[in-house]
Amino acid sequence: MKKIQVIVAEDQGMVLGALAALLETEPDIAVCARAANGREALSAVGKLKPDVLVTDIEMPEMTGLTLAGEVKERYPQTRVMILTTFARPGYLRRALDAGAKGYLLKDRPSAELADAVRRVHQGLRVVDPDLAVEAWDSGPDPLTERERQILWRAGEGKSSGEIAEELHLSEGTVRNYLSEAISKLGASNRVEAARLARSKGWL
Amino acid sequence: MKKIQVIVAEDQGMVLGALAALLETEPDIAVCARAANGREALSAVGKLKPDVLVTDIEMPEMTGLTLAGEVKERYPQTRVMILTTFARPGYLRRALDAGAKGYLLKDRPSAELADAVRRVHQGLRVVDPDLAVEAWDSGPDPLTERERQILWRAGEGKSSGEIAEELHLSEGTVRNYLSEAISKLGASNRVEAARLARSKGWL
DNA sequence: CGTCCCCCCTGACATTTGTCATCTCCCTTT
DNA sequence: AAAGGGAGATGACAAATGTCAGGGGGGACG
Repeated sequence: MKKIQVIVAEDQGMVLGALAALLETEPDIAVCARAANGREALSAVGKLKPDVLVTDIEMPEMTGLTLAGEVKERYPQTRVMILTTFARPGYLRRALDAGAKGYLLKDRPSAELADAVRRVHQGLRVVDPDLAVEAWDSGPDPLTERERQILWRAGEGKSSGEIAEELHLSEGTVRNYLSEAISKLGASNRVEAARLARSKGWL
Repeated sequence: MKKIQVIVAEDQGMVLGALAALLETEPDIAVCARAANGREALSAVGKLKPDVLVTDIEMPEMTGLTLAGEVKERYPQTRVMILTTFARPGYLRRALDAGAKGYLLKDRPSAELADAVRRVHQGLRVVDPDLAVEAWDSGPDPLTERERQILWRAGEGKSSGEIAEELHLSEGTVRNYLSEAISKLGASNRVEAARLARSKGWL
């Protein structure tokens, strides 16, 4: 009997080790490699051609979302399952667009992990149902690329002037984009707008 | 030979289960209970009187820091070890003040966990060295209680007027406190001030 | 071809934010 | 009793922010 070969990617060492230990307790699953970031994960997938890649989203070097896209493109025999803290509609959408087969939240009971891996391995989709609903009715990302860039920086505490300089725009233009973003998101100032966009996974 | 009895508290189900699995692989450690929040953890500690409590900080119901204080007070035979994502000087200081014996980051390799548990069990202190240094030279929390309340709300995107109403203050007073906080933190506006304070663990 | 959308700009305006000096009240400490 | 010190307030001013109306110049698409 052949075990399901799994690679786990996760930047927090403690959590990486713990998840691996958890999966190793399953008789039909084997963790054939661990990766601390997206780049490592991609090269490990290239070398070992595992059945399933379980990956976090927010990681240094390469995001789990980018990673999912690369793996889908270059090693389509490996199915990707996202495992993340963030219940953000925008993340889910991007994950599925990038070819991920599963999207599981770290909130869920740990008993679900092995099962999700098995399902994804069988070619089924595994998507958190609550999040899927939320993703459905919160609609698509309303922000343009420029608005995203600017709102991101505003959320970091930068002034309109600083943002303008950084992006080689006039300050008035920056204020216009911010105003537009604020109204699109139904916020009442840049801070609230940035928080809202972040919570949706649009930033 | 008696195993070290450990309770793990962590609000992300997946991580909770994984950490428990990781600890269970050690021959001299037994996980006698799991808790999904601070309240659960406290009552479990009361019932089982474990040797060590490993707990996250940011949890619903009761913070790991509050929990540490309660356990220290009511069940001093149980040693508390904080296990968290956040390398924030203010968190470390509060944890130690609350009587925690260890402060470990989820960034660290998973191999360190069991060892840290053993050391804490022996009565030794385990503190992340880099963080300890940072905590040392970033000094103590410079904010007053009012400043903290106001800065927190400002960071959520509330306007001075809204904050004033919420706290039954005049708007001018709110602006004064914000101005004071901004200057104490060396920031150039409320957003940057809030981010800075958060990153230090003062919010 | 026209239309739409995105990008970028200007100028004007109202509002909010950040800063300072100054004042009252109340509570400690000496 | 006097001297501080914290919490809260006021008023005034400069600077940053948010909003509107308008105007260019593309690229995409029917």
